[in-house]
Amino acid sequence: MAFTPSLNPHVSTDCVIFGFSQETLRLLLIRRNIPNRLTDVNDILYALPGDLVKDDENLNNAANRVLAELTGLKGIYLTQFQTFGDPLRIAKAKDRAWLESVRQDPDARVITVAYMALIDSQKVVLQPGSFSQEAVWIPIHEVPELAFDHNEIYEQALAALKERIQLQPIGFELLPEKFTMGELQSLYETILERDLDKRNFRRKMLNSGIISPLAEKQIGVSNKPARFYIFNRDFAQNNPTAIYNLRMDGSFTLFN
Amino acid sequence: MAFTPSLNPHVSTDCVIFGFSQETLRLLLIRRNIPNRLTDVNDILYALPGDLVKDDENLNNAANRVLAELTGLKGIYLTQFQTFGDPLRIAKAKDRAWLESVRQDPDARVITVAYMALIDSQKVVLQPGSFSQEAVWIPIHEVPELAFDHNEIYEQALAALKERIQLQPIGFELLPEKFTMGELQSLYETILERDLDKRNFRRKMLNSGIISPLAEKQIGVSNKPARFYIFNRDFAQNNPTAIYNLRMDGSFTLFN
DNA sequence: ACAACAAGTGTCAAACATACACTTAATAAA
DNA sequence: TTTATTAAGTGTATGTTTGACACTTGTTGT
Repeated sequence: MAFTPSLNPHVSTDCVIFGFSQETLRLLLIRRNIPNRLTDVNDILYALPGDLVKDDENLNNAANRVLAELTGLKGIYLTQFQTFGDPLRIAKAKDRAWLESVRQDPDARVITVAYMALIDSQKVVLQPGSFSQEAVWIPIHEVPELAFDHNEIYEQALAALKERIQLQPIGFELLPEKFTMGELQSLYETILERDLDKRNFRRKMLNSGIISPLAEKQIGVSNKPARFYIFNRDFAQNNPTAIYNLRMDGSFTLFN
Repeated sequence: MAFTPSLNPHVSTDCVIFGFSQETLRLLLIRRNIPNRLTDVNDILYALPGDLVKDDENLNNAANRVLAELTGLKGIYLTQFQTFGDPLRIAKAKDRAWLESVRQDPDARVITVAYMALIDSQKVVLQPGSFSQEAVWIPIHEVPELAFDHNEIYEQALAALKERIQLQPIGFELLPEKFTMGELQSLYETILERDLDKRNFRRKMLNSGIISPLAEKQIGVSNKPARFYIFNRDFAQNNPTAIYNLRMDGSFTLFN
């Protein structure tokens, strides 16, 4: 062969994008219309946002591009968590129908480098992107059947999130700049799927030094207004290899 | 194009294989002779063991194959930890010389799925494999310049090992079936690069339930003979999502 | 016999985790 | 304007874990 073969049809990134709103952890998915030759009515299939990696593009950039095209946001928390490469991962009939409608090489084997993104969903204004029909936030307990092996990828991402939120100060990425202690606790309770003690949670969070109180408080709420806090990003960056310890009911203890 | 392009030249696995002997953490590397047209004397370059993923092979199998070809061992602790895909990762001159001598498509871009293996180095009888000139155990503080981006991959693997050994009961994979408390402590001290208190270490390890004492003791040592212990593999498997907590001087505390 | 060596053992003080209930400040309803 | 509703905010006592610390034991070699 005299030509250099292209990486392009073989490596993709998929982004598992988590958001948190109304006490619910949500996943940002795209809806696809799948041509169905039998019924003439399009099937609908949800999928993780993703794209093939371009020939001159590195993996992180590809994932950031997918995220930016979909949400318009840059500088989002985005971390590679696992690569999926089963030879049969794109072999289901529905998936093939869709691939044939959009890919030059629908039969090429594709491995995918999966990323997990954590995003303040208030910041997102969904952009109808070139490769998506429509993007939607779906509560994680209502995630339907997804394309390819995307259900497995999402489940692995959720497991990784549960583990990491107990070890690293990443929960804040899902909240607005300013948040109340109640919002923060509710986030942890939602992700960990268990109740936490209010007083112990507050004590641990504050002792950890990872958040700072503001003077500002809620206004217009029909109960005692809650104080706002901010994530102490500098503190986290100055302790980059630190491991945190969120145990039963509490917040962070900095390990050595 | 009427043909289906092949994954084969584009995706590889590389294995960062750790072993522990003589109080030293070691890396299993392969030596390559690189043809040097200027001097006629071959250059020597060390590299992580790895290979291209075959068209019908999944990623874990590819990594296990590389490991088995090199060491003759199966069922080894082997875990995917990160994927590296910079477009220029194989572009160094020395690397290209070697690729040209062994690859059909030396110019094809390659991304690599990196695995970390932990191995009882006493079990290994190194097999002169088809793709390696020679395999050698190199103490981690003497790791030379490696091929491609393998230095970076190794450093990431070491960082992952340091982190994981404090959270999961994986240190035992580096020791023989039966080991003494001193050997176990020395392993932790080596990986964490700090001294641990003997009494506290012993207390934590025993309280955790992750190891069990045997009746058997050392023989032929010119000091008080140490008791042997075994890793309680069942216990670990029955608590698969548990997070362990190895802190300053000690061993494991099981989280909820 | 005794020297050398690593194994093996216990306690106390400080830090941390857990469990638990009432008061406060705002709006909404009566 | 009083009262109800709601979520925020606060302290303590008990049990557990951590961390610091030094001497005795059992084996081989001299």
